[in-house]
Amino acid sequence: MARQTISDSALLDTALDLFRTHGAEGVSLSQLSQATGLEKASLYYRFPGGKEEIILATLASVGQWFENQLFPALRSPGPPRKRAAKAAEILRAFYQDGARSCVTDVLSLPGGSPQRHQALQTAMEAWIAAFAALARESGLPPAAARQAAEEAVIRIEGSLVLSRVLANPAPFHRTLKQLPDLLTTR
Amino acid sequence: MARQTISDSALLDTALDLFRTHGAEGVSLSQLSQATGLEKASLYYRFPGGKEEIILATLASVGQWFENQLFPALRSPGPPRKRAAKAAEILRAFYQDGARSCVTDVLSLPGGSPQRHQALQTAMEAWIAAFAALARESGLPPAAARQAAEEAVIRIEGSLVLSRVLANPAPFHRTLKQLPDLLTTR
DNA sequence: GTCTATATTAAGATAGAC
DNA sequence: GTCTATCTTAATATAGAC
Repeated sequence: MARQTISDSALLDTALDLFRTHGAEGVSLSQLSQATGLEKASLYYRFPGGKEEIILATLASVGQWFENQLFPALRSPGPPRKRAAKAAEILRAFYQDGARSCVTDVLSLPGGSPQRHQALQTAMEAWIAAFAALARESGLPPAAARQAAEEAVIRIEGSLVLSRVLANPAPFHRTLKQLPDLLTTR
Repeated sequence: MARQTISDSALLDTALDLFRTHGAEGVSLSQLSQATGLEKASLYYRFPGGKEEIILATLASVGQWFENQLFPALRSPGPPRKRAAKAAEILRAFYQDGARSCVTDVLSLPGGSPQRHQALQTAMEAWIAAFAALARESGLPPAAARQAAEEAVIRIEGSLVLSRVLANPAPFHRTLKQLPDLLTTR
């Protein structure tokens, strides 16, 4: 095959799509090779730890995306309800109107590696903390803000499952619409 | 190895545990063989379609469990709030206080077979319908009852994800405690 | 109805050329 | 830094004895 190359960022985006569709164990290095255009040996050169290292890099990349795209919208100036609505818009795009699964859900099975769990837990805590910060700004006391943030994540994750299983984006869309009410005092 | 046998029911319970822990693609026939005590050839004798047939049989078995354990509790005589609380208790046991994943979540990845999706969608619809029937009985109009039922499933699924990722049963327990309020008019 | 044994294919992983 | 080629192991699947 002709020489190929691909940026880390594009490679991990491709990997993310595969993992969200088939799960961690459902994706082989051959699939990753075909989807990225890189031979398996090249993947090992860039990720000596093989598939597990690609999974961890994919998780780190998603974590960065949240840090760079979602969290700034939550922290931006402006009324908290507007910011929550903006966050909902960003999440709608990231999950493609509920058609894509949450990688945190998909990669968090109990059988996964401890490192995977650690990365997912850290990412989830950051997400909840960002939601909770907004809720506190809007006037909720810390404990209530934390609980509202958890509740919001619960509903987003659950609605993604329901929309996927029912093949119907409505539950996910409805949940996103509730987000400002969930995260702010009216 | 000495001759072994195992009932279909016990075999599928074992398979369920494996699938919930590792996902569909994360479980091999060798693992199923070891966990059930049956050689691979025997598994093929009982499930000629191989792993995919075992997955579908496992889903059917879970569906039966819901029909036989959860739905009767929702339909039993007595006040709707009591029935919702009883259902919460049954779900708490089924998901082992949030330590076990939902098989509907785990097996519903987009990469799965159409038959798998069909079975999961049917099971999910039955679950929502059973919740919605209780909500209607408690006085909610049909559309609101259906939405409350979907909302309840969303929160159960989402809280299972959160409890798994955070390694903390609190979100799942809190969600189950909300179930009577979610499914009935106060 | 379960077993042993084996065939076939695909997976993860590495060596060495360019 | 990517390639071709190959190794080793494990997966799915089947044949045939008991």
